Amino acid sequence: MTEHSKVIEEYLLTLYKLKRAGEPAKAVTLANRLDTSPPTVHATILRMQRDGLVNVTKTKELTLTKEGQSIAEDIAYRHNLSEYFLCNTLGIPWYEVHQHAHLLEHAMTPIVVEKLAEFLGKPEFCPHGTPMPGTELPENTITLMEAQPGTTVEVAMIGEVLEDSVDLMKILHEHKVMPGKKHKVIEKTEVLQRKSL
Amino acid sequence: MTEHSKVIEEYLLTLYKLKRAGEPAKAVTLANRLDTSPPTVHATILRMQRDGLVNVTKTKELTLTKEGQSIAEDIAYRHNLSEYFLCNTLGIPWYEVHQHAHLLEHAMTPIVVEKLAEFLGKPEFCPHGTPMPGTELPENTITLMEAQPGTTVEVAMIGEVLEDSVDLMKILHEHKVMPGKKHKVIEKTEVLQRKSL
DNA sequence: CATTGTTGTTTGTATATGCTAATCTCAAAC
DNA sequence: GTTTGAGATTAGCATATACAAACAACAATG
Repeated sequence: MTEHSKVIEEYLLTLYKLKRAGEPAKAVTLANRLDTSPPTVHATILRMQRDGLVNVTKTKELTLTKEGQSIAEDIAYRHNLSEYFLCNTLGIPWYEVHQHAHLLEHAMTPIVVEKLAEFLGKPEFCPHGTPMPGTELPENTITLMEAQPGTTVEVAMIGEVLEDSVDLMKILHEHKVMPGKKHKVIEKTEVLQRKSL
Repeated sequence: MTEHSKVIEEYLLTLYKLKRAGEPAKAVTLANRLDTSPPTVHATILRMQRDGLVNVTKTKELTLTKEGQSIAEDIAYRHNLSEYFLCNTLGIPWYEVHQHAHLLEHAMTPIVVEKLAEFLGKPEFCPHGTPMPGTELPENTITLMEAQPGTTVEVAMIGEVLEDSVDLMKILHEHKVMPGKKHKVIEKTEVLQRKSL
């Protein structure tokens, strides 16, 4: 388990989240998510291949190696733990913690992770409801798209894709759309999918 | 107050600590402390001059500019605050916190700093007794070298230069040489000064 | 099938950070 | 004053990370 740069850790975490969300893990997706140019992503992926962190299939799908997966889970854990701490201990609003955790996640030694987890009581979900690596969402969890109008649902988790937009998160917060809250689905409307997101 | 890299932040913090300890702030000293080669230090200092962070006198002394000083104090504060948190909240031994804080100090947003300081009750000293920037040691504080054999002294602070050596710190801990403890000075012996430290 | 558009890749460039080896400068010591 | 040695600097190089512009490969669409 060699040391990896912040940049590499970001790539690993992004790939991990994409995989989790069932989205295609291609170079373009990374470029959009990480807000970098395709050539940069290309070069970085080459280094990651060289270092045994990812594999590239014939269809250009990116898959994490055992090692890559393991490191990614570690980072995800540090990220979620940080968010939990920032929210529950320091009292930073849940819709703002992501950006702060984004920095902390790369700066925690194993001992700090261990002690912090202990201190927090080994939480299993971050403030957005994302389960820690190793934990799963309840069996009967569905996406909002799958919910039938007229039914009442409990919010389990705010998709990680939304976390980057503090504005959007704040709107959700104002409407009490947050983990644990119940809402009735009124109707479904067609919404234009934002490009490459 | 532009964003600065981890490397630059390290240089600033080191210069700040050297100044505080009354040691000469030259390029060689930085090279030793940061364990990098003189040419690298040279190049980095050029960039820091370019960015208005340090000045170089005719005698090659390095001095922090207003801006450099301000940023350095900020980093020192983040460092000490981290140490305090790691020690008092997470229960990591005081002689080990330095290395962990070393990473955290570069990954804290202003909001996190503010909220953490609040949570900790705005501490004024880190676990090694180092005062936060803006705070001073008590008036009657002396260095151990100045202490007269036969007198009893209270440890106020473990010099920052020693923090890098966990082994040494552990020995001090085992002999209860830590902030707040009182000891009687038995005798003074000549000790060889380690080179460039 | 030809066109178009998405994606991947190459080329060329830039900056920050690091190194070794060689050299320069200057003060201290002989 | 000449030598020596510490420290600063230059030259030359390497790697990681970034970019724009050009081009290639391939799928989608007309």
